[in-house]
Amino acid sequence: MVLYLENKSNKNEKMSRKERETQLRRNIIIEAAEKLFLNQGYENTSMDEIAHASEFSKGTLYNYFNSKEDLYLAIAKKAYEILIELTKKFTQNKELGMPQIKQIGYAYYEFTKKYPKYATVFHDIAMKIPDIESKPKKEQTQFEKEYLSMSYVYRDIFLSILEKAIKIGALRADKSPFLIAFVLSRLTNSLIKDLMHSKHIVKAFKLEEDEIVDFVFEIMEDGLKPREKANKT
Amino acid sequence: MVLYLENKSNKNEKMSRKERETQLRRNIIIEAAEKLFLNQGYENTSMDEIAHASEFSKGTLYNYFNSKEDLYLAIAKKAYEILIELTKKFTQNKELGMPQIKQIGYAYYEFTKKYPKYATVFHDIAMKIPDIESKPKKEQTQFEKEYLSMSYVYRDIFLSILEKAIKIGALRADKSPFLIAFVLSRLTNSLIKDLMHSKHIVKAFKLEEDEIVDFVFEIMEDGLKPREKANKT
DNA sequence: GATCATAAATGACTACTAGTCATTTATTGA
DNA sequence: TCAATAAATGACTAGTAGTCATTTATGATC
Repeated sequence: MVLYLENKSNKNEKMSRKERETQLRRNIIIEAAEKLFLNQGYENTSMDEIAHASEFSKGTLYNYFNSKEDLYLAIAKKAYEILIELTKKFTQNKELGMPQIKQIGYAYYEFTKKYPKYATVFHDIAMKIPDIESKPKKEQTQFEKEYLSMSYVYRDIFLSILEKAIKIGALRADKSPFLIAFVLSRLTNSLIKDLMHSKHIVKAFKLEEDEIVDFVFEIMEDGLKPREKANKT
Repeated sequence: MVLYLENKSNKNEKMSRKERETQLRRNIIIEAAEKLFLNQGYENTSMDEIAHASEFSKGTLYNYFNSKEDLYLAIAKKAYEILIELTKKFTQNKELGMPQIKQIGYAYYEFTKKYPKYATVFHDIAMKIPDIESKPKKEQTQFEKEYLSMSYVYRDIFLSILEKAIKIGALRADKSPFLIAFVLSRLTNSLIKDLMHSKHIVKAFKLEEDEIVDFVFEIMEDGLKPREKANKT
């Protein structure tokens, strides 16, 4: 079984009929699971339900996925695909530097507004499975690897935009792009997650979501402007 | 039982022996639970384990707490007490305005470094039980109420510092203190949570935790400076 | 088309969980 | 000493993720 999987990922270009069928059945399961996970949440969806919805037995699910988490990661990967697509669309052909950087944030915001259920999956994963990355590669399941690789794609888009901005002098150069990327992605991500989770607080304080997001972006813009020489601690 | 509880919270000043004994047994359970929760995490601790550790039967636990969540909130309340204590210590006698505001953040950072296990409880709660507040008050359990009331104490400390800063002109007045408090508390909280969860990423990029925290605080300071007239969008 | 080897599907099963409730045990006051 | 009330109990329910010996389907070979 393990050997079989390894084979598959090697000769990706041309799958045998058997491999295509396997892929097909996997997708049937993913689609059934997706419907349930997105509508009921991870915790409130049981593998038995997914088995029933996909018209396979539970045992079969475990022939195609290592665990419930693994199956959830397959859906999380889809979420990443959507986010990456949106981010590309939002940032391409935009003026280099701050305008483009802000578009990354707005793309993420759009993502959470347009696909709130996918955004939730996304946040779930970050909480529940925080350290896939620190696992030894040999222990990573197929879907953990695929999920991670999507996260790298997203991170690279981010970094490349920052690097271009530094090159044209539109972004402070006294901090590494890694640091800036880390801080920015964490802040936007967390802020927007909290906005989704704390709608009642937002309401209680008579705040507007857009107002909050714009305010944070404004702060970021100020904080990221190029510095003259040293940083004033 | 319900009546009994309501009585207790009314005449708080002088408890009967019975009430004191109830309180005592409750504390025994809380302490046993705390040890387990902090060391193994919420998910990996079963009520049976807590029953065994506290030398009561499981049924008895449920005489004193409505649910596992409820019991966890009792521990989260302790976490809040520590954080509030630290925040008071860090902010009192500090120069009003930005210095004091930054101390709130540093207090939180200190909290997560000195009491990482309590900080984890804290983050868990925010994720798992995000909407206690939106529950009708009549449905809130005793410990939900107590947890919430601690969160209000913390929030009020935050707001009062911001308001003083605005009064002396050290903080931009074009945004409401509620908005600023919301954004600041969410950002620090999330950032530091992520720092704890993403130690491998931090390492991979050769970043230093302190460096990241200082950078964020620097950005915030810039973004919160008083504005002349309008904000430049 | 019969036979066999391999691959895939199955569901009864294990081990575990939070929470319940009829019953037992302890406490108190008369 | 004896009720009456309060507290403690643990067997029980209903639910979960994951397993694995067994059955069923498939595909190749003769």
